[in-house]
Amino acid sequence: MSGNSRKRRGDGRPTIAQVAALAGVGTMTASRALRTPHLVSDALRASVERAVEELNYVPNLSARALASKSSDVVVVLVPTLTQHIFSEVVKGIYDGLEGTPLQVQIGNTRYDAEEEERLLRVFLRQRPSAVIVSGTHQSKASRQLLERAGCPVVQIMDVSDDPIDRIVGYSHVDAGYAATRHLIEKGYERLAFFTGWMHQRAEGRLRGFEQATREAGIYRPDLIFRVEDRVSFDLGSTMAGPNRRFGSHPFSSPGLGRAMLSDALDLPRPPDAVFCNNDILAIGVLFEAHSRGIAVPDQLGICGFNDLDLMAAAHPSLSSLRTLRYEIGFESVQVIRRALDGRPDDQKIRNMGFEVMARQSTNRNGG
Amino acid sequence: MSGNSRKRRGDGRPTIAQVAALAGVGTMTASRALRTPHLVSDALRASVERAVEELNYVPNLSARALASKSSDVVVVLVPTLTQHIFSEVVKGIYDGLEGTPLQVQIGNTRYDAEEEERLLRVFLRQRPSAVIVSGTHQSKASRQLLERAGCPVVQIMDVSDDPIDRIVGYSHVDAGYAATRHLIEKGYERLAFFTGWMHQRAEGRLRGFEQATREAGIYRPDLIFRVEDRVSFDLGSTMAGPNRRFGSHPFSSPGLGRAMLSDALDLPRPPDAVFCNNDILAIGVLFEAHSRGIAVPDQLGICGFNDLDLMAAAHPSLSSLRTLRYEIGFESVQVIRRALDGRPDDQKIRNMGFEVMARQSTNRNGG
DNA sequence: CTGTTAGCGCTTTCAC
DNA sequence: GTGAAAGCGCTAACAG
Repeated sequence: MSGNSRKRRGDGRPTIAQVAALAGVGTMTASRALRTPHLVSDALRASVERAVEELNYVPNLSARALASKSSDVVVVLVPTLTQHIFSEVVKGIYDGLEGTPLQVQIGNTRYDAEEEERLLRVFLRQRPSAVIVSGTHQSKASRQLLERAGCPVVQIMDVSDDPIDRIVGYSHVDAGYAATRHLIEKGYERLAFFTGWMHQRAEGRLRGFEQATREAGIYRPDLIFRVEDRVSFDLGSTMAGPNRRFGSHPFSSPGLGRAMLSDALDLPRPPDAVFCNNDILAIGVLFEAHSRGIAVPDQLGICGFNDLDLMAAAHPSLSSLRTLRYEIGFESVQVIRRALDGRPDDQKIRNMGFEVMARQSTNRNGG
Repeated sequence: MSGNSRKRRGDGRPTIAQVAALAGVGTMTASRALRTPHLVSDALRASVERAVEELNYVPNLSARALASKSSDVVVVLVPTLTQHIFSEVVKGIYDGLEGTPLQVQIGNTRYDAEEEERLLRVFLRQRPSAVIVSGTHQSKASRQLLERAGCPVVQIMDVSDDPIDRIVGYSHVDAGYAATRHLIEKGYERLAFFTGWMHQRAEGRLRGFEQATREAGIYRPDLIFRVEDRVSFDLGSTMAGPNRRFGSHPFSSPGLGRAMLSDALDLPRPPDAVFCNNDILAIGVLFEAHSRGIAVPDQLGICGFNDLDLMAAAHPSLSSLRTLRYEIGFESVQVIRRALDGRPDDQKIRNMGFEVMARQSTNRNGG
């Protein structure tokens, strides 16, 4: 019986028109009372609020976005969700956005440029207010999509002299170089490099390692261990592509660290120090050393990368290169907010740097 | 000069009407060609696709959602983003959603019921297609919001006989009980319980521990170590509320595990085994034992909770209670998809269970 | 299989 | 400070 025309009907939920009617004001006033309360007289605002309460009114964001052409969505594309590194970045982003109306929307590219492109196409349909992507090696098409996105774009976790828009990150080559220098300065001479799956940024660290060892005249290609070379290591289901399904990544498994050290020690001239491309590998190396009774740092130096909490708490404590993941996430959002507010940015490129955390595991002569 | 009326203008981006015009078809045909290609003749579909290409058309999701009253958004509320446990859950959710048009939107409640309520209010404005919340202890208001959400709701990571809608999780009491039984069966008699910040589910585990130790007649309240009792432990910036800012959580810091073991060993009757409410604490305990030359498992048994990869790779390998985080995320999405497809669900409550992973750290008599 | 029409619920525009 | 009217871009509901 209820106006059963064949015309379309809403979903039955109260609209702002109903709120306005109940409050005895125009819809426009109701809308303003909700979005810009200070532009509305106290009395009207109060009655609108009462009506909202009574009807249990929930504004419809789609309608708002359509009418206002602004979505308040910040799209964030990360290569993995299960690595601590990126969850810290994401946390920095959320924290940086606190108090703004901006909503985060996360996509997982799985270290795959094509997937990134696909996700971009999907996410850009929302007409986001900003986009954050990881790394600087987007595909040509992705780059073009981002350039046309019509919103601020921030590339994070790396630096480049050719940003799409803005960049917040650090130099992986420099970081790899610094960590390696640290080992060299501590007196180690047979440096190994352990790495899992090599993505663009991991490659950068290796380049830094190679540069430092070459300069010191101690470069040993036979001491570079990549997961790809280790057919013997059972990655199990984790091998179904990077970052799929259960378990950890092929590039950050503690078991891989153990296996690699085991391999390295079989060499005629085994390493006296290992630079692990991530901390989890380093923990694995430490456990393997423990199990073999190898003294760390005297017989073997260990340095990780990223400096998870675990490193400082290990026994012996593990040296690492601290990267500023949370801060990068947080800062990238500040960059976006500035851009959205129309405040000019002095610099398009923010190099957040890093820090060598020297601990017991590389302190050969100390205690 | 360009039609500069004072009427509203779009944002300049091509609309489906322009695509249709260029393709020489009606807008409806263009719309169908994009959403349901099989319902459109090949020729028209091709010309629409060409027009899309040429204009660089990107559909506007707000308009679509408004017109179709369906947002394709799945809202996911988790208590923390930086704990491995939850990033694995989230990964399961993303993987389970693969191939559907559904988009994930994550909110971080910070283990705070009020924040959860606030986030719900905001997220529900999107008229989500489904909502996933963590735990079963929502506030009254949150519960009401969810009941009125008009979409499937899944509570995850716990079970309850009074679900809002559906539940996918496991019993924390049972899990705590099982882990404790394992220690008892291995012959340990002075069982300690180490825990960081206690949230609802962590409490459940403690109840299981208490029940098992009571039944065995070995309950020792002095061996229950909570982070709250340890004023001495410097949580630093992590104490600014759970899950804020830099660093790890007060409930999952390896340093905390070390400090707690240190405390416990000062007791006149120190524990001979420790059940850690999370794996990171357990790793810390292991390192502290190492540094003191305490033999694990002979002098000290260690059991963690969740079974991160690290546990199996440690030396000695660490026992833990394996929980199915990824699977819970994945399954919760299957539940949602079923509900959205109108397929009836045989059971509202899915108990995913857990598994005791017995390893060296609790194998007192073995090797 | 294709097209026309009438909204979806909100906000911009502009006049009061 | 307030409100009426006119869309925003798309799709449900028809009819052909």
